[in-house]
Amino acid sequence: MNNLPGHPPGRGPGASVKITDVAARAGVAPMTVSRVLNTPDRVSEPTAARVRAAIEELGYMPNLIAGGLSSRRSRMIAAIVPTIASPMFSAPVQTFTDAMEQAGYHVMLALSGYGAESEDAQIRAVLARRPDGLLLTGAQRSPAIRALLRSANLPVVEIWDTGPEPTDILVGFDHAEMGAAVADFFVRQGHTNFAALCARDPRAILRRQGFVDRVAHHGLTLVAERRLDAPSSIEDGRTGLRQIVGQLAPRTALFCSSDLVAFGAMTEARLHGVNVPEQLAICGFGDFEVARFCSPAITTARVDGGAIGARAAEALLARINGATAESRVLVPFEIIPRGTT
Amino acid sequence: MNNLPGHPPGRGPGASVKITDVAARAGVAPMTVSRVLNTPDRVSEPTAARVRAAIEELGYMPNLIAGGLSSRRSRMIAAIVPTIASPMFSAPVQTFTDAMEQAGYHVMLALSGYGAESEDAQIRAVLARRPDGLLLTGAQRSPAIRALLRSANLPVVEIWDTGPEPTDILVGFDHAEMGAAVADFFVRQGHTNFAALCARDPRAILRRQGFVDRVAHHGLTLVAERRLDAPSSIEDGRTGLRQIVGQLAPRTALFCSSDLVAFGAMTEARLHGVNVPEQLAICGFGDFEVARFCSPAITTARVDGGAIGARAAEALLARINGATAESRVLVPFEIIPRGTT
DNA sequence: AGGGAGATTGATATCGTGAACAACCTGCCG
DNA sequence: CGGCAGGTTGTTCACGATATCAATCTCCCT
Repeated sequence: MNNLPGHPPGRGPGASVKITDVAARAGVAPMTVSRVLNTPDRVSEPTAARVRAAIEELGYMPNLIAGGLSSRRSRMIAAIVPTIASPMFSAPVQTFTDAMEQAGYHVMLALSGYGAESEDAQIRAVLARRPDGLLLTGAQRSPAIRALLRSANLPVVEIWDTGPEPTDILVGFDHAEMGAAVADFFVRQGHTNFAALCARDPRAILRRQGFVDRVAHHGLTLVAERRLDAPSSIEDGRTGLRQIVGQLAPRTALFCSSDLVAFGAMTEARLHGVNVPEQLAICGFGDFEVARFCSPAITTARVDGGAIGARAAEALLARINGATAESRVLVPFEIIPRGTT
Repeated sequence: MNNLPGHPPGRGPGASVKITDVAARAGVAPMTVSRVLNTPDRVSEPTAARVRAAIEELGYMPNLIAGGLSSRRSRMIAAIVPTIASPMFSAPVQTFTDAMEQAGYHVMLALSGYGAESEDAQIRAVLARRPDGLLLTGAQRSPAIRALLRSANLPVVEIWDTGPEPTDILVGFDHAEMGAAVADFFVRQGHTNFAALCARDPRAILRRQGFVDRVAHHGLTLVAERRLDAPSSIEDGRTGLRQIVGQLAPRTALFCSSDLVAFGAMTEARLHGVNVPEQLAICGFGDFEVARFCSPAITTARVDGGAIGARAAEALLARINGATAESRVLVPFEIIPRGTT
């Protein structure tokens, strides 16, 4: 009586058909409409059909804000990553979002850049929306933030890293170990001169450290090195190589913190008349498309970023649904020898 | 009295300090706490200080779900793009999200893949969260969805495309025009033989059509062409070129629907002994990093994806704030001649 | 001193839904 | 035929905040 279908009572005209309107139209209680939408098994078929018809006729669209307030479940997950301009993060975010949507959750995306205090602020901000779960990048958090996360009492999954004390769930791998594996790989190929182009990204720094330590462990040293800004790009790889090309030994093995850097380094090396792989062997990280399909294809330390997102979604959903999910998922990495070594 | 700071009444223990708790602690009404947070100008400084202290002491975190229900403003924007695995969309999403966060909004990300019905479903799903605005990709919508969007009564910005009847705001450019510009560019360089590698993406198809039409308008024709799946990749460019390499004229100009395709085509062409640009001139689209920094750098039709996201955010915020924002923002494109032409 | 404008604070009424419990109805069993 | 179990539907209230209007209080001017 109060609200004709097209003349809602709210401020602007529009989709303000509410559950009570549907209920009135179908001749049932609002709660019954809610049940048709959320727990259809608990409604008799004839009633459900009438309700569905009313929903259709009125163009009713449930208000998940109200539902979330009432049920204290937002059906929303917040994801905080430094950037999605790099495949390193766009890949897991893509698969994670896909998987969560499949399960009826939406993903709120927040970008933290590469500053810790910015991430802290983002965490506080998204918690105000009461997400049902949280995806974070990396495993290094301040005690204050850890306490905040614990008191928020929601499942948290941290990706791309590993560490002694995860906040909750962890999906990643040991970066230092991977760096060491690359060093071993080079040594096995008979290399004795090493160089590195490494971004100032917390995890890239761990990989580099693992690489450098293992090189030292073999009694060998770096002949050249350069740090790059994060997130690092093809251009950084090119300028980085340009700066160290004079210091390279006749046969040097170059460790790069990402495939983009590796691709840039390879491109620049050739322009300087340095043959790849004869004079300069290169290993990247990430198995990005460009590394796989350029020529020669770039040897890389591969971790499936998409798989990380998928496993993170699995673990988070399991935890949300009360299952006792694994709290530490180690994803495998492997070195894929290709044309640059 | 009821709720000691650490012992909230809700289900799980945790951040269930609410605005009434803060109010009690500060000796004010809940409404005053709300004002301290939302309209601090309307509270006297001594009172505000007491409230801020109470917030600090109790670790109060506002519940934006409840606030959103009450104020009918979610402070949230939904963004629906086909994928973020391609820089074509990750770039605008990145800048858009950054800009919206700056303005106090969060961005809910939904991935629609390349199916229209999937996008329709996503639109319905996100509208249930009552976003304050919507970012969509492309300008082709069914009448039903357009009606739904209009009835939802929120600002909508469509990016990456242009058309006669935008739903609301539009930030993009004319793809057919761009395709034609590439044809003109090639013709000006004296080319008479053309080829195309084009993804089955709605906008790539428009660009191709513009290219083909303009080629025909010059009285010339394509000697070879291949369609690729969307989203297309470097690999698609390589396999695509492999399939047409036998049909190429001694001097052919190749139109590619993206820089990734162009890079793949260039890589594959060289492996087949086809010189770039002498025997095969190539023009890509998007000005991706790989095109800029590979060697030779790839001639491309450039549109600043990041700028699209930024302009979209501007326009949406203006509309939200009641300003009479422009409803059609045309972003410029330009052909950047580099080493492949 | 009276009074009105403007600043500050409070009380009340929703916002639209789902949880919890109550009521009813049906059918079957003893 | 009474009563109980199980399925179905309804009633009531709380979720946590903000919009709105009312009530003070202050200050200043005539």
